[in-house]
Amino acid sequence: MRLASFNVNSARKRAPHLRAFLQSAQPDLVFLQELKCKTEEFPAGEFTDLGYTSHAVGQHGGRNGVAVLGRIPFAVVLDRLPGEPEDEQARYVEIAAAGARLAGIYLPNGNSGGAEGYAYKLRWMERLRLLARERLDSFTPFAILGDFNVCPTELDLAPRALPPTDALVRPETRAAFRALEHLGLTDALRALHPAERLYTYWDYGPAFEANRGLRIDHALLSPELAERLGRVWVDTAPRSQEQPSDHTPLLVEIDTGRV
DNA sequence: ATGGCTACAGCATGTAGA
Repeated sequence: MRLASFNVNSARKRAPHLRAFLQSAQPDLVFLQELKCKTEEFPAGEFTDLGYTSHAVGQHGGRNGVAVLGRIPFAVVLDRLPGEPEDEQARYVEIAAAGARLAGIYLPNGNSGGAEGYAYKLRWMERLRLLARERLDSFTPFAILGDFNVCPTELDLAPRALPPTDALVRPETRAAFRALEHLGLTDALRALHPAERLYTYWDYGPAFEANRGLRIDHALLSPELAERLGRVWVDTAPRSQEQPSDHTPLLVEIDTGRV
């Protein structure tokens, strides 16, 4: 089973890039972030001829938004992260597929909105931790894929790419990410590439050519899935195309279709 | 450290992204 995560920075603008990615990478399931459209505006019809069905969780105002595309059967179990009923932001979708629960997330950036914006990010990470703990406590094969907006360590950003006060690298942010790992979730890319500088995001402008990037898109795997981890890689082809997203896809291969 | 990009709402710039 091949899983992918791709922050497309507008589903409508990036539909051609996404089509090319589906055709070349052949993922079974793809988790998308930053749709930047309403649910009914998601270009689902652009992918049906390639064999993919989809479920979009959009948002009014052209912000956020997550979706799942699949060429294998899946059922949507959640379209909001539990814990704050008033939180209307479209940042979470969870599906059941191939005997596992798979979550696609768009974790808050935390740099806007001042102290409250950062507090929201940390609360969101704690809500995610509580949900992940439930899944692990019940021994449900579980994975979280998406844009975490966290550089877990200094290896995960180009030197001096961000100031130490940035919400992506602040100590509380990194501690909250480690708290997820301490539950027993495995950072799939680091499990197989412990010391490589690999990035999934490059700012618009000269950053991609200079490889001045960040690793902020991740896949965290429960033990049942981590034990079957076959390959993990970053596909930089979509970032090299014209008018790309600022992110590029992360791919994970789990060795069996049955888990 | 941003906004020098980019996308979006909506029609002039403001907000957000990271």
